[in-house]
Amino acid sequence: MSGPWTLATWNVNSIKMRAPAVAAWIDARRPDLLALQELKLTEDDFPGAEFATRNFRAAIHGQKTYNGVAFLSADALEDVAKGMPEMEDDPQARLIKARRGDVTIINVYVPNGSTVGSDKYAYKMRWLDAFARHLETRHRPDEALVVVGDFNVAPEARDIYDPVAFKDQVLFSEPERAALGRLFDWGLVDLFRRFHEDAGLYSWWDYRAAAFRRKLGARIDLIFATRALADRALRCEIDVEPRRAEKPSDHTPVWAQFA
DNA sequence: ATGGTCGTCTAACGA
Repeated sequence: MSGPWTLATWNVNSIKMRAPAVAAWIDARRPDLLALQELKLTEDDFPGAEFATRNFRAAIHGQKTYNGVAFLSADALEDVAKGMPEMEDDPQARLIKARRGDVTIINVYVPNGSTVGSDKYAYKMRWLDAFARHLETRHRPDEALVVVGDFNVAPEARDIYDPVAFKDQVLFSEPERAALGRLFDWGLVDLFRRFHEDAGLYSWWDYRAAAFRRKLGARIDLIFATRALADRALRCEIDVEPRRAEKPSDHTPVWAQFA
């Protein structure tokens, strides 16, 4: 557990369907810790054997059919916590937290929000508010903290294929971006943008309308680190290769390496 | 063309 280590985030859109792809990606890229979203199953149904043979242990916050988040770790995780007290009555499994050495990792699956103005959008905004309060009251911006996951929000215009069309749409509406802004104001850094400036670098493409082939995507799978931890980052990359495979997730992995 | 495609205890939902 000494030396540089790699943390990846991947919305797998059903771990039951994607376990072989995740195992192959572990074999190819050798990450130390994976944060997965959209498991779509309960902890009891998690296909852990495929990862145990690779000496990866799972920490799972699951539910039937929807949502679900997990860590796959080659090293011991401590202080594992599931859900957040700020959304205590919420049955949706969208957050898991753990500590690896001196680094705390929070893995989130932010609600999609459906369409602006819908009940699901209101839930998304309530969830993001609860998450900001969670950080503000239970963490400090000077600790070694990283928040990874599917945020279902593109931070900037260069992070979505048609920012003008999406200006008032879900994934890029003003209130959603303001919710990310609150996290930046608290002290988180969008790690990918410490290493890459270009527009058109996406982590998700809709299955419909040949969006991947047409390069119509968004960067919504994000790695946010406190400044103290961001200064230890050596790289941050999107690996588009898994999105090219047969039967892919609609999201592709994003990873960071830390000293 | 309010379309398209995936995944979910195969029927509409959610993404």
